[in-house]
Amino acid sequence: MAIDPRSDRPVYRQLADLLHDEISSGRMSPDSLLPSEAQLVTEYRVGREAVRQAVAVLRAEGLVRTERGIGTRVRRVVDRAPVRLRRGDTAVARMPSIHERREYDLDEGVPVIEVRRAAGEVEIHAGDRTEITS
Amino acid sequence: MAIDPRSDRPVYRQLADLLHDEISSGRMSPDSLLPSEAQLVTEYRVGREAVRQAVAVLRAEGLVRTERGIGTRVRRVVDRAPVRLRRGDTAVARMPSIHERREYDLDEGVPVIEVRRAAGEVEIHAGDRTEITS
DNA sequence: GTACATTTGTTCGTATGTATT
DNA sequence: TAATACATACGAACAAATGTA
Repeated sequence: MAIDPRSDRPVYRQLADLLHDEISSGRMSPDSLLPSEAQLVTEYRVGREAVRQAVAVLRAEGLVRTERGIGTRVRRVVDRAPVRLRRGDTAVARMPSIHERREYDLDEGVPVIEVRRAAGEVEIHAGDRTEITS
Repeated sequence: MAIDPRSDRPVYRQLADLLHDEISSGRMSPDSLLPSEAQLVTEYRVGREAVRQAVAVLRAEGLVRTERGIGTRVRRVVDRAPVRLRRGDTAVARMPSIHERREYDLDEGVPVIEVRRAAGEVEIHAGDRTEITS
């Protein structure tokens, strides 16, 4: 079951799937720490590179958040503030640049919603804390 | 001006900024190929690891798209189909899982828009080809 | 159709730096 | 201070996909 290095599926993807399942199944709860890189290396008998790539996949999916010196935690789901679209307004979703990520304090794997008001103004909203309504 | 390995800014971020600028300034046009990893390595005197991380940053931002055996191209901006939100509908933006990425044929760095209709149905729309309207 | 060159992907090894506990 | 944990960076080797001669 665990991980088959001879599979055609890359090791890091197999590991990402396993961890993804641990999280989405609820066996790992929000805010809880994933095993450390070193632990994953020994537990699954894979290289550190594979571990880091697997965790990077989860980060890009917005599933976890990594803090240096601490570890990787399951991201908590927060309440979403409604943003109302009026007639003539439009909204698109896109990924922020690294600089926008810092500016708006966004985790990796979190998109932004760009609202263009009919009047012309543009608003940026954090994708994980926003819900568009009509 | 190029890249300073002794800077406190990581090499791969400096390189990502340079490439980001090449693209957003228009000096690199859509569909055009970035220099190959090997070329970037020799051109900027950095390791392949730094080059790959820099390109990974651009991919995560949805700025470029990498094809194995070919190279990395600047992503083209495509037309967006409008999706109308009616009263009682809500929409959120999030990153897709790897499996959804395949299912909906999404590039890396492209979010999905999840529309929940008042009636209860859920629709998934590609973030780079969709525009929400009221 | 084959063979080869090019390009990105995967994996391992090694070393050093930085943040937190 | 020391231990733990993640980040950055270089090098190396081989695999896999693509395009071309």
